[in-house]
Amino acid sequence: MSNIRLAVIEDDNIVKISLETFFGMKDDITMTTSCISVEDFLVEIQKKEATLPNVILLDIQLPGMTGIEGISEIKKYIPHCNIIMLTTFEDNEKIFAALCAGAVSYLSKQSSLASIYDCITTVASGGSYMSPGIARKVIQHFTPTTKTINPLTTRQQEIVSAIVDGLSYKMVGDKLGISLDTVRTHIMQIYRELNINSKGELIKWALKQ
Amino acid sequence: MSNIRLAVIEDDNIVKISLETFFGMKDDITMTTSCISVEDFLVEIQKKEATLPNVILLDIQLPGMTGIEGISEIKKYIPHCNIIMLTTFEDNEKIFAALCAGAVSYLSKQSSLASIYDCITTVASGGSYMSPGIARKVIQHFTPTTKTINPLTTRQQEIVSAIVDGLSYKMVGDKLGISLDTVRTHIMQIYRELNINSKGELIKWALKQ
DNA sequence: AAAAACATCACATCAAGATGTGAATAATTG
DNA sequence: CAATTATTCACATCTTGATGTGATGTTTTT
Repeated sequence: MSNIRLAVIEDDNIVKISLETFFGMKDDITMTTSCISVEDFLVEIQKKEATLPNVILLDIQLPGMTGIEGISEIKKYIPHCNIIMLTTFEDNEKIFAALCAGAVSYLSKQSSLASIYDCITTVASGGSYMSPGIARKVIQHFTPTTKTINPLTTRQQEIVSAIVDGLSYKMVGDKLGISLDTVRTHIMQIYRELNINSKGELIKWALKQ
Repeated sequence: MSNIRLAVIEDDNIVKISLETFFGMKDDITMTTSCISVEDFLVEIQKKEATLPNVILLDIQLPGMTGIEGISEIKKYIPHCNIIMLTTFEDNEKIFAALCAGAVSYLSKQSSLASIYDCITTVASGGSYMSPGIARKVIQHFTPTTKTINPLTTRQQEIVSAIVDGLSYKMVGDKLGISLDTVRTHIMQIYRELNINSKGELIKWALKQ
């Protein structure tokens, strides 16, 4: 069928050629473009004879624009393409930055050509694949292991909650049936414990909980 | 090595026996327990001669407690076990409920025994695997489709950003090279546009963006 | 070109928040 | 039992924030 039109953006020429060659030989894949930078790629796809890819293998570390920055640029021209990140980095920041920018898969460069191929066919048919280690990190993002037990006492929590709801100290006092000064004392105590010194930081802290 | 100790919790007897038999024959897997409900499983593992599993295949639809409820119960006794959800359902709610509860993988029941086996070895070695369709849904959770364009001008955004960073009006003015009064004017304008009237609400608004 | 929107600044006033010092009572913990 | 922690309150001071009124210059849009 060859309904997969693949582009490769990779600065390491050896890797690039290896990918090109391997996937160019697959019956179900048509290689459209192969570039060493996102900038080059953007030029290529704007030529009128260009065939737009529906799957892109994109390296993260690239000369010029990084792969992560590249995602949004590419999406401006090919909004529905499936971008697979191919990288040596497995640090959380990069993974989530890429996924948030719109990548659909994230593969370690250790992956075999066969599993990259699996990934390509998978994303072309609307699925997604991640390397095991990366999948684990993505999943851990959901598990609230961050059981940062709230170090505040019940009373302190009531006060913080009221503050976050937008009440002034005076209103908090009225609501909890205590004096303005007591509210202030509590707030000071809370600031000390959380190492902060303004209502703004308190609200940020509370919203992150 | 047989460092994988596997438990199966599945109410469909045919499926259960098929899993038991298939994985029981693998050299690297020791079957520890096989139950038709979470309740039964919890009784089993509390017998003193019981071997605790480090990987559990857990069905979602079960008599009594559901698999999702079961996750947290099981984790109380075996906190570090790797739970693989095995299910016919691919609806977002169940997927995220399971992942949030602490499942590390989520497989469709359509999966072949071979790929379930891959999954088991993958999670046992600290990775994770999801069926392609499920992986896609998980990933889509990261892409902010909610393009809530923020109605503020560039300057206003700079000011809000500085405020959220915890700067006082004076410090914002210094940072942006404008006077305290100018900052105030901007803030008032922002409050009008966002229909709010305090710094706290502004911070909440900004953090929701 | 006129209107609207954006960005800048000043002066004034009142409300609210931040911070220090000091202290009393009740409950909890070592 | 003694020490600590949680909760309460008061007084004082200074900084910051909220809000109004008024004004000037620059873009951008109509």
